[in-house]
Amino acid sequence: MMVDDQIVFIVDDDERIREALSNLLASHGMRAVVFGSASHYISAVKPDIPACLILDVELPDINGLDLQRQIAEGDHPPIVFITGHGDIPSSVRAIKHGAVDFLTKPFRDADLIAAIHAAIVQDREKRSERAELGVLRQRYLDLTPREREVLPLVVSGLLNKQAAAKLGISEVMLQIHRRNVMQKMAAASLADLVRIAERLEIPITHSRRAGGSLA
Amino acid sequence: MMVDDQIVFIVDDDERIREALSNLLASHGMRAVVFGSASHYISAVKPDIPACLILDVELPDINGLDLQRQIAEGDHPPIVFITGHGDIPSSVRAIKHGAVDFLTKPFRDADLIAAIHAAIVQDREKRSERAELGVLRQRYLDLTPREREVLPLVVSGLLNKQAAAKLGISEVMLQIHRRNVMQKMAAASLADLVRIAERLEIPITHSRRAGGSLA
DNA sequence: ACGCAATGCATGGATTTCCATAGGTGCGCA
DNA sequence: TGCGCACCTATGGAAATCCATGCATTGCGT
Repeated sequence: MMVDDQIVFIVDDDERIREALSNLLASHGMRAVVFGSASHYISAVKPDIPACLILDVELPDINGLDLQRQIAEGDHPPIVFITGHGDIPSSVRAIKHGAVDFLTKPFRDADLIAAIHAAIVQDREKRSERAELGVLRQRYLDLTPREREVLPLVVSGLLNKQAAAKLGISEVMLQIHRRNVMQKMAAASLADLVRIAERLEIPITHSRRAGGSLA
Repeated sequence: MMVDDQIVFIVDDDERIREALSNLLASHGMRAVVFGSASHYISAVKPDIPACLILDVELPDINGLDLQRQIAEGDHPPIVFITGHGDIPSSVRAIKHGAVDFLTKPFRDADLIAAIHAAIVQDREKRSERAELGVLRQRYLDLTPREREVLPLVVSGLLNKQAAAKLGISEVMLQIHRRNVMQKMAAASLADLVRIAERLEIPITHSRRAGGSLA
């Protein structure tokens, strides 16, 4: 059976390698899409599902490691490098920058398959994490400017009274903002809101007594 | 000037290498301690300050990579591997397991020095993080069994009333426990306590409406 | 011109939290 | 045996939070 909720991208300039890898993956029930160069990969429209990128280091247009750096900014699938003429500095750099593995040809099929599985598992987790964060960020965008001012004060542990004073508004008004924030952020409790704020990396302004002074 | 609040451990079986590295580090104002084998390094009493371990992969008693795995459990300084006969799989494994760098002889002095600096900076941060966590953990140990039951309920966002019901005690008693927890954990506010609990990885039991349902 | 969203204020009551005081039980250790 | 500690309860008042109702101003887009 062909697993359909995940995919493997293969970027290699050698037609025979592409063919061989395609067959290997197919025999393991995995869907693969091949590209002959980095630019083809970049410009292609890729499905938005858990994936893995098998990347040859030596490509005609862009070096595999450079491609890795280029796509490092945005969201991209974990990379498994393969190479015919690898050197240690390259492998070190690749792994340091997050590559899942760095295999030298010839490699054992089992090693590649294992690396791909690890990569896809990793991508699944990363994507689910991203999705959750995305929801939170979207909710944060729904806040009004004032509410965005209230949030950090509240999660800093200030009393409503103190937070209101900081903003120069009445305590009642702050309570309303606070309540709206809780609702829009879908926080079940203050504790919840604090954890959400943590994930959104909202800075704490000036805790009632700075964050666990550790004294 | 010799920097005295940090140190570099060198483990290499070649006397000349040890000598050369010692001199190199000395010329950069860094204190170094050399060992001729892994077991010597392991059994040595090492100062508890920011450090870096320069580790030869090929050692007479234990393989450098195996040593890395052995000490992976506990706290140990970041490792910079050096080797005369390195291979790619070794380098990949080393970096995957957290090594800062993997240099093949001959390497440029500047590369080693750069790696050492990076390693020590990393160790500094790791140590400071560990120290903070250590303080929190110590405080947690000061809690009584009951207080340790109260903490997760409180940071889950339950009302005192609800938490008290869960424990089958009166609301007043729970308030007292809660208060003691706040004091012992040195939390300035509930928000603070939530963040502290996060760092201690205290599980949330059953939020008033499960943790940001993300619906 | 009108509606709507955002911001603001006030009052009042129900609920919850915070804190202090007073007291009781059981357990371990000097 | 006596002391301390953890644990439990009850009462009562002060402070803070939660919530609803009612209303005013500003600014933006239709």
